[in-house]
Amino acid sequence: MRDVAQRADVSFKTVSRVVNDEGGVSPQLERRVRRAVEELDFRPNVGARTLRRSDRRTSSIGLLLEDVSNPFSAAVQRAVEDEAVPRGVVVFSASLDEDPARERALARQFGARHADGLLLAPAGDDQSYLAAELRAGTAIVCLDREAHNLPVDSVLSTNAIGAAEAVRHLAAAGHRRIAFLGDRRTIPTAGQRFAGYRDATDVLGLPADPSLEVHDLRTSADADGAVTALLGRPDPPTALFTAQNLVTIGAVRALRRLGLEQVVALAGFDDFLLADLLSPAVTVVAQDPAAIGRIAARRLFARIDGDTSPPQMRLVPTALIRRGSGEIPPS
Amino acid sequence: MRDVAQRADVSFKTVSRVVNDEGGVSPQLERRVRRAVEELDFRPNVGARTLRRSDRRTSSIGLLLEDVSNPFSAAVQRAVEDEAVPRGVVVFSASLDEDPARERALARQFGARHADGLLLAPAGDDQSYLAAELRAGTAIVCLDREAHNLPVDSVLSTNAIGAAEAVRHLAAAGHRRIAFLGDRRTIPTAGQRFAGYRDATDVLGLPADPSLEVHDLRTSADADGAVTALLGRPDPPTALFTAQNLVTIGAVRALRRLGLEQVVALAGFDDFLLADLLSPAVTVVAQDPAAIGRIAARRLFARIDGDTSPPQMRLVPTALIRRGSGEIPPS
DNA sequence: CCGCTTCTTGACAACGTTGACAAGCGTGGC
DNA sequence: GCCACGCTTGTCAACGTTGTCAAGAAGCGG
Repeated sequence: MRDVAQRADVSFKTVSRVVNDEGGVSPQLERRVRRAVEELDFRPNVGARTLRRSDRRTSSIGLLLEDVSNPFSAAVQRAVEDEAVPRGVVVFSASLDEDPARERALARQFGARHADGLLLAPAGDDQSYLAAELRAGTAIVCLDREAHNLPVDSVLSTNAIGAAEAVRHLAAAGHRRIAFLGDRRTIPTAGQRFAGYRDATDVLGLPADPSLEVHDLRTSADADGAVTALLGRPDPPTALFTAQNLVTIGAVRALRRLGLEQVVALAGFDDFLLADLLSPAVTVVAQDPAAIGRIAARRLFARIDGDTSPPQMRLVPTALIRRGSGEIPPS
Repeated sequence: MRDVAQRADVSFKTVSRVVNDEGGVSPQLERRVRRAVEELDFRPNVGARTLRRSDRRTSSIGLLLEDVSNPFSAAVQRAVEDEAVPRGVVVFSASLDEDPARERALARQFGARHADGLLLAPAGDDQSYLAAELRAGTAIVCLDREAHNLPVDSVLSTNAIGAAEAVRHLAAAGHRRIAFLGDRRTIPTAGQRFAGYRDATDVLGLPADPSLEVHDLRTSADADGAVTALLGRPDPPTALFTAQNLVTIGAVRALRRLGLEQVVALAGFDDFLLADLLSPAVTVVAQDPAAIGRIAARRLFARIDGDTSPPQMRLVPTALIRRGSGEIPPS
């Protein structure tokens, strides 16, 4: 900035005024300064600016997701970016891989960088450690999963409602032995989807059978194995409710290998690319990750801009998409 | 930091020494300082640190991809993150959507934030505007696409070789009328894949027929339409080479709708999830986005750490995966 | 021509931190 | 008993920028 000032033969404060469009600079000087800025291709130092400015904004936010390479997280990230870029805000993103220690480490990193806000899909079951960030003025909004022990906004899918809808849909086709296949119950979304399944089977008066409930499926291979085992039993289920993406895909693989894809009904939670091109096409309860990202980002920017209303929980509805696999009647 | 110093009853320089593990502090004082840091939960201000430090590192890099929500970019991003996080480096990421103006704007943003390095999948056809950043000491590595008019490393798939391999594979099954379907030729990867197609057809002595070459397909709906049109002709191709993900998916949809999925051969460039579960399963030339991201990130960190060797071009091999759709003989 | 306001411009401090350097103190050799 | 040395600790300036305030110039009414 000093160099620019010298070249334009003004004080460096005047350069500051020009680059920040503060006004109160004569057109003549402004031209000189702008030319010098061009010639030296000067870029203001955002770090120094933040340091000095009274509002202390860094125009950056942190985004902590389960895994940026899974389609759900990727869609959320894109929606967040689309809200951030027009505001001149950059996004730090990172993956947590269900690791609470990683969550804390990365949240701390972003805190040290004084991100204006943090969008978080919590991996751990206690976010009280973020209270200090909150006090320090960092806005925080949780998405996909609720925060625990921390008063912040959250934006969630209707996990229990959607799961119950899928189960009711299978039951409406005549099924009474509907298996549940899901991820670790300690993951909030997985727990809620299981609760939805239980609610629906209770309300429908289906016989409770814990042996039809399989948890802790982490990969599609796990799910493949679990489905193979279930269908090898003497009293197999006639329908499957798979509570997560990878689980659904594993189930499709298993059904295909067993030649049962037209016999055993399947409804999955969360949509996936090409689900409509499989045969049978896969019936799912679709989430709306773009809406989740968009709504969460808007809440976050509202908080950053000073909204101090009590924490809200926003629910983003899921939608049942009938494609074939969920409409197969019991044999 | 001043508060911490006061509480621990030391000078703030000593606090600086402790938080930076500089050594030369007595164990007693160090304990006092660490306790004060805990109690006030002090976080060093990374911005101010960068400002003052002699190396001027921000421990951040920028990542500019075509679209973080497409699976290829998402896999690249994840691989980059996995290199960055262990180094304590955070990643700004953003999507370019094939928009050169957006590329420049975001590169400038990241420049103003003094990212130590930039990983770029160029959208425009001229990156000379980055010369200033390069001079200012920002490391730059291009991935997926080469830079134009800028001497930087690049990490690319073997686009032409892979495309030629796919075409030879189709020809080996007996096909002589092989259509090319691709994105805008101005996109370097699309151009290279087309060049590979042309090379292979030339070498194989297949009759050149420009009417079998369709470009400018931006979406899977575009591709669907183009395939429908091609196969409605009196002299339709017996095999399709689709040069990009969405194009392949559009072709699958069209073939399915026309009931020709077991009749017309199909080989696509770039693998996609569930390609193996379609019927027929889709033969592809797979790229290795994780390797591209990993190699590019390592080059970038090498540059940041002072490597000044001449710019390199690294090629990441593609692999033909035979799954069925590419092995259908001509009818 | 004076005093007042308004507009433009610059001087200077401050943001939170680290680098350069110096002061203080204890230790050991002569 | 003195000096040199090393170790610990502190003082101060500087990084690049913006906020505060004051000085100077210009315009205007009386």
